Amino acid sequence: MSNLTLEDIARQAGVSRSTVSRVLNDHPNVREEVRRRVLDVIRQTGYHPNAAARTLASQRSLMLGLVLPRSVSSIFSDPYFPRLTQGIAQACNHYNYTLALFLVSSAEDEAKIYPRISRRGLLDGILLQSGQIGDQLMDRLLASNIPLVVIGRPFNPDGVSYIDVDNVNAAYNAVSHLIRLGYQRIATIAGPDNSTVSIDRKEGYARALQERGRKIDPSLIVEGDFTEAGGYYAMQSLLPARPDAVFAASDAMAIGAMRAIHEAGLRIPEDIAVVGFDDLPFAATATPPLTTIRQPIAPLGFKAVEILLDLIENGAQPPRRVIMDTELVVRDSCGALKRRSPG
Amino acid sequence: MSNLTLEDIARQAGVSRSTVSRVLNDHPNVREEVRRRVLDVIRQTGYHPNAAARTLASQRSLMLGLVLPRSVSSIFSDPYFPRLTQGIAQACNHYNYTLALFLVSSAEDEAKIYPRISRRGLLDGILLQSGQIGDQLMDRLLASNIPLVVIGRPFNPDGVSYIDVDNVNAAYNAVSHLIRLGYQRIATIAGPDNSTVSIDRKEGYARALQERGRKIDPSLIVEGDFTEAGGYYAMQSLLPARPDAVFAASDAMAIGAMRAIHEAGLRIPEDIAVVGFDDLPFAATATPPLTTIRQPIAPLGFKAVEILLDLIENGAQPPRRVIMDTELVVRDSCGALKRRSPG
DNA sequence: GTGAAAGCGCTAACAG
DNA sequence: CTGTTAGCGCTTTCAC
Repeated sequence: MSNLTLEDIARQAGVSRSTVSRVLNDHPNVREEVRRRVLDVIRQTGYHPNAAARTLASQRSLMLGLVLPRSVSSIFSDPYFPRLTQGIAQACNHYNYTLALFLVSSAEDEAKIYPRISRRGLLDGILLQSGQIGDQLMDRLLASNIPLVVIGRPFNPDGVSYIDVDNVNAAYNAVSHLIRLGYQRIATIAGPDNSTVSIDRKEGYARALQERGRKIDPSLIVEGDFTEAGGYYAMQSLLPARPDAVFAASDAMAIGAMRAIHEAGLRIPEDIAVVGFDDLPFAATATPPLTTIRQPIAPLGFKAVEILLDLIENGAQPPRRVIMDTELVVRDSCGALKRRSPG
Repeated sequence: MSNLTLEDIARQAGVSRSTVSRVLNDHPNVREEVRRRVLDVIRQTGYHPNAAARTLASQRSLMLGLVLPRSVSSIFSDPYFPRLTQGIAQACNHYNYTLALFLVSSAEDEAKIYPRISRRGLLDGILLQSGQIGDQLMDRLLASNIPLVVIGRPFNPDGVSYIDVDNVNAAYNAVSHLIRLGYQRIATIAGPDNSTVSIDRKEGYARALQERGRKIDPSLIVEGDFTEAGGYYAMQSLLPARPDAVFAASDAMAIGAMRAIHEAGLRIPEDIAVVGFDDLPFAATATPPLTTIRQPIAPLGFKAVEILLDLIENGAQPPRRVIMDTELVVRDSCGALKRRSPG
C-alpha cells in the first residue's frame, strides 16, 4: 500500500499540489489534458488521499454518527435495528459519507461516548435513535450544536429535527379495521409507557374507539414490553376481560398473545382476532398469518440521512420534521378474509 | 460547543501546548500540580481535542472498520449481524476505539467502498465478515497491508488472520446426538455450497455418520438457502426419502422444515426429529421447542476486535487464528426428552 | 519537568 | 488555468 502524498503525485505529474487537489475534488479550472495526466499518475500509483489531513484542512469529515442507546440495543431480537441501519448505510454510501456506529449498551458506555462523539473533527452530524423519555444524551447533543437528527419522536421535540413513523395513525387504522369487521371488545397490548412509540400507538387505539363513540375500557388495556414473552403474559391477564379482538403494539407481542390464546383453547380469529405491528418476517408464516402494520424502516433511515445532510448544508433552523406513512397488511389473524360485516 | 484549541487551553493554564498534550495523553513528566491545573481548565471550558488533527499528527485514528458484504447484509432477517455488531461495538467502547460500519449491499457499493476504506488516515484496522468463496475484497485488503481480521473461515486462509466458530464440531455434535438417540435415517438441510459455513457444517454431519460406520446417503442431503422458506421447500423434497431425523444448518431453515413436516401430517419428534443451528430467540418458543446449536456470536465479535488490536500493535505476522466452541441446546424437537435409547 | 519548533498531508485563498 | 503560501490542531523530538 502506498504512502504517497499529494506532493509526490504533483511531482510525478509535473504540476503543483494545488492542481492535484483540484483534480481530486473535481474543481473546475483545470485544463483537460492536465487533469488526465494527473488522474493517470493517481491511477498508476494507487494513491489515496489521507482522510485525516483532508478533514483537518477542510473542516469536514464526511462522516456521520449513528447512536443507538441501550433501550434499543437490547431490542436486538427484532429486525428494526438492522433494517434501520441498512437504510442509513445505503444513504451514506449513496452520498459518499462514512458511517460511525455507537452502541450505548451500558451506563459506562454512555459516559464514554459523549466526549467521543462531540469531538470536533470526527463527525459532521449525528443520527440519534430516541423516543425515550428523559433522553439526556439528546439534550447534550442539542446543546453542543452539532447537526442532529433524532429518529423517533422525542418526548420534548422543541427545536429538534426528527423523523418518525406515523404511529398514531397506524394504530388508528389497525383498530378502525377491527371495528369495521364488527368486533365489540377490542383490547390492546401496549408498549411500556416510557416511550413515545407506545404512547402514540395507544393514542391511535383510543382515538379510533372514541371516534366511533365507543368507551375506553381500562380492563382491555394491558402493558407489555414489546417481547414475545411480554405479549404472552399480557394476553393471559387480558383473557378474563373476554376481548374478541386484540391490537398488539408489536409483532413479537402479537405472537406471544397468539400463543396464550391457543393455550387457552381459543381460536384465532374466530374467538379472538389479533393484529400486530411491524410486519416482521415471521408474521407472514405465523399460524394463522398475522395481520399487521408495515413500517418503512429502511426508507426512514435513508430519509434521516438526507435530512441530516440538509441540516449540515443549510443550518439547523428551522427544525425539520418528517412523518412517514405505514401500511395495514391484512392476513388471516384479523378475520377479514373469513367474515364480513357492515362497515 | 467549544471551538477551542490546545493553544487556548495552554494559554489559560499558563503552560505550553506540549504540556497540555502530555496531560491529554497521560504522558508522565508532568508535575502533579500542573496536571491538575490543566485538567481544571479543560473541564471548565468543555474542551475536546480535534480528532482529525490528532490522527494526522499521530498517524493513528483509533477507528476500526467493520465490513459486511452483500451476502450478509441480505441475511438481515437473522440476528447474527446485530449480535456480532454488538460484540464488536462493545469491544470498541471498551478499548476506546470508534467503529465505522460499511454495508456492501450492491455491486455499486462494492466499487465505492474499497477506495474509501483503504484511504490512509481513516482506519487503523478492518474486520471483514467473509466466508464467501472468491472474496475479492479480502484479497485486495490483504494486499493493501492494512491490519485485517476476517470473521468466518476464508476459503483460502493463507496468511490471513481469522476467527470462526467451530462449525465442523458443532454439526458433528448435533448429528452425534441424533445418532445416540437411535435415529437411523438422519437427513441434513445444508446451506448453499459457496460458503465455508455450509461446507463445514456439512462436513461435521458426514463425519459423525462415518465415524459410526454409517453410509452417507445422498438422497438425505438437500440444500437450502438459510431462510425459512428455503427450509420449507428443502424439507418437502426430503420427505419422500423418509428421514426419521433432520439436521438443519440454520434455525430459520429448521423452522421452515417443521412447517413442512406439520403440513405433511407428521409429528415432531415422534415421526421426524429436528435439530437446528443458531439458537435464535424463537427457537425456544417454537412448537415444539427446537433443539439447536448455540454460537457465541457476540463474544466472537469482541474477540475479533482484540485480535485486530493485537495485529495493529504487534504486526500481522504470524497470522492469528481463533476457533470458538459452540454448545448443543437440547429441547423437545430432537426427542431426547421423550425417548431413551442406547448410546 | 517544560517549552520551542518542526511537521503530519491536505485545502483554500490569493496572486498571477 | 496554475502555482505560492498559509494554515487546519495536534504530536513529538529536541533542547534546556
